[in-house]
Amino acid sequence: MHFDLHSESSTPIYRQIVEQLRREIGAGLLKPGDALPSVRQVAELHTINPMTVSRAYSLLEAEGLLIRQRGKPMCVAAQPGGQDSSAKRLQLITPSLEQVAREARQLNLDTESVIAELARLMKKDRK
Amino acid sequence: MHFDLHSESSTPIYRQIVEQLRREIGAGLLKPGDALPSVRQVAELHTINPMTVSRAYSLLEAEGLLIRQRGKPMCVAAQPGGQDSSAKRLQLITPSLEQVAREARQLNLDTESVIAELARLMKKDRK
DNA sequence: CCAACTGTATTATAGTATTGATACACAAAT
DNA sequence: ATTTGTGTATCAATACTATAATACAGTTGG
Repeated sequence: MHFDLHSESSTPIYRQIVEQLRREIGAGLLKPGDALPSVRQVAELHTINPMTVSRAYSLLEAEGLLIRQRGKPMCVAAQPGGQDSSAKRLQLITPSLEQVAREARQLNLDTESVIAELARLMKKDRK
Repeated sequence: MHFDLHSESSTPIYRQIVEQLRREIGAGLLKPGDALPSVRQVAELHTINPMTVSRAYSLLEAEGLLIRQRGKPMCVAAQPGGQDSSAKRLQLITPSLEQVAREARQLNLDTESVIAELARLMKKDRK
């Protein structure tokens, strides 16, 4: 279990965890019943404080995406409507796409270049 | 004068202003000598504090992108190398594109859908 | 039972970030 | 000289983020 964390980012660590898990659960990459890594494991791996991880987990538990079982690891809750549809997942990425569109306009960049660059980055990512 | 501000965003207002101006100046949409709207105008329009705008302006002045003239409005500084090249502007949007690529992977979205949606948003934006 | 493992509540601390209210210095125009 | 327009220095008030050190309640496996 990875967690793509960047401590130099302006978005706080706990929120990076929250958002990442929200996406992976919504997409079905994490399935109901899957156990999450323990807060201490994550904390040690990324040299952050266990409570920071716990905070992220708690928020997701309040959201209904995770289930807390005393003494046992957190696990993914059964999703009410099953996996999100492709359309719904596309909605989740829309804010970031709108951000890109805004920046492109402000940078006076044409659609083609931006799309070409995005395709390049996504292809590189698949490896 | 526009300023696309979102007070509900997690990125602070002053940074939204800074980044937006950086892009528009780099792209040449704002040319050397162009005057900026006064801090009070911007503040009133968006119902924020004038100091928030001033902070953004000051940062850009320290960066050399703006010039301060006492009693007169801030204006865009002459850019050392003229407008940024298209390649350079593409670099400026890369972090946001990488963010999109990350999210797409975590959402298990295929490249085509993401690109199609981005194209749609950018087309809508041009109006 | 015991040891090792889960998550969490608590309290404290530190640092940083963000925004705001107020008063001030300066320029330009009348 | 006065008014109106710049930007901003200063100080204050929060809010946020992360860390630390404990202690506790529960499960699991030997």
